[in-house]
Amino acid sequence: MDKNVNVDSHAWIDPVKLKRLSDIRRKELRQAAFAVLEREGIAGATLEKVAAQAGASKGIVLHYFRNKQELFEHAMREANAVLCNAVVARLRQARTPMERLDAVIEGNFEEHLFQPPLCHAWLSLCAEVPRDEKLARIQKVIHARMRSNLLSSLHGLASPRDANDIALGVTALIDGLWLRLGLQPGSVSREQAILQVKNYVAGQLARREPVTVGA
Amino acid sequence: MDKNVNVDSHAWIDPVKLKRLSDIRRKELRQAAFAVLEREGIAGATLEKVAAQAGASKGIVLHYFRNKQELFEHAMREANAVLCNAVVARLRQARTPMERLDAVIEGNFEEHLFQPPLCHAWLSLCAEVPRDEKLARIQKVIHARMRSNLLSSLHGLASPRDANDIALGVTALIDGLWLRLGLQPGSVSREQAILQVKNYVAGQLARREPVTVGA
DNA sequence: TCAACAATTGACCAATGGGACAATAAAAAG
DNA sequence: CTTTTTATTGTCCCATTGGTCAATTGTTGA
Repeated sequence: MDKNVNVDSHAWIDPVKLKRLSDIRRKELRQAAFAVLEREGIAGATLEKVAAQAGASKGIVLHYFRNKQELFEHAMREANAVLCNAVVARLRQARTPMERLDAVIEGNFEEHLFQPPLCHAWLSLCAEVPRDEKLARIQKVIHARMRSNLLSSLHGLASPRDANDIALGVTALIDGLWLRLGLQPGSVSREQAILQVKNYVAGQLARREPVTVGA
Repeated sequence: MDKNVNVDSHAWIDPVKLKRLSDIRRKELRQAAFAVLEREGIAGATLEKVAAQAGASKGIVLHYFRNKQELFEHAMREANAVLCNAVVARLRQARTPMERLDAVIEGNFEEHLFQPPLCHAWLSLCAEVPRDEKLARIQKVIHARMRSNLLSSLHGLASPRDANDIALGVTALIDGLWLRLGLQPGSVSREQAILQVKNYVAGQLARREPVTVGA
């Protein structure tokens, strides 16, 4: 457990919350699992590889997680938390509804997150959602929060009916742009992606509000 | 090979092109592979299951396909062909650029195709793209054609620069809506999806063309 | 210092995987 | 009716996998 330990740039360890050694190990293993997922995909992700990635033995993995499924479920939660934090951080600095909207959008394409490997792992996890109840629930929660964030901003900018539609469009568009990144790395830049979504929002807001007050 | 033969609704067999028995077998196996993918995902898709699905023995699968990889690469081609045909069929009946645009959009959400199982299989395949050169190429071709179809329609409706942007947006939005369907079946209806994309296009076209001629 | 406990390992196991192959059945060709 | 391909099966092999477990090695607190 020396040189093989994977330390993502966003893998800072809060010395306060991680009192227990076991918690540290668990976090290490979750991250190792995710790293393996990035490289090998769900089909190639084996307990042994995860152990190796964490610089430990296979036994230890099953000591901290009941089984493979549970391990990867926690890996998904971990990854989601990171993504979510990026959005929340930006959200805290936003004042107007429009700023909050941009916060969500830009947070979803954070420089160090909007990267092919992360996307590949994410894709693999998503591909298993239909066969893993827990993964499905996590996914559902993630989407619900995203949606909620969007709606709270949009309610100040459009009718509830329109806000709903636009929120769906934004989430779909974001997911679609991530997918593009995963399928053809380099085909979408962070800036392009952000612009796309912002343009979409602008287009929809203009289209749906039939001249509210006029300039 | 009697009752277990899977015959998708879209699995019509052209008696002209499929002279050779081997071609029939290959097509059966490709479709069986895809069916297994729908149920089990890439991680659970095994040669034995594919064989069972086709009502044959494992040996026969490897008789027609060099190895597992090749089998699933052909499965992806097959699925793509189906999707593509749906679009092409509609495209043939379209006259104006706008009609062509709608053809692409509606073709991508064809009733009997826009279904969770198909999406799940598709997702599993996409998740493997980063580790399979061939899959990546197929994926690239698919996207290129889609893009080309969109651009040929859009060139009559927007500047080349804008057309590019809009084409990217449309593909991403379509993919994103499919993803939603896969992650939360029932959360997006075919009609909703189509409306979303059409609204997007309308919003963008209105936004980008600063009053070309005026009504 | 020593007992209690947590962490960690490595050996082990049964099941399953992909793939090779020889043997057999079925067709086609002559 | 042979001969020659082609289709198909079942068996065998070996590597791998998820998971269990007993044994070992720290750690810690009394």
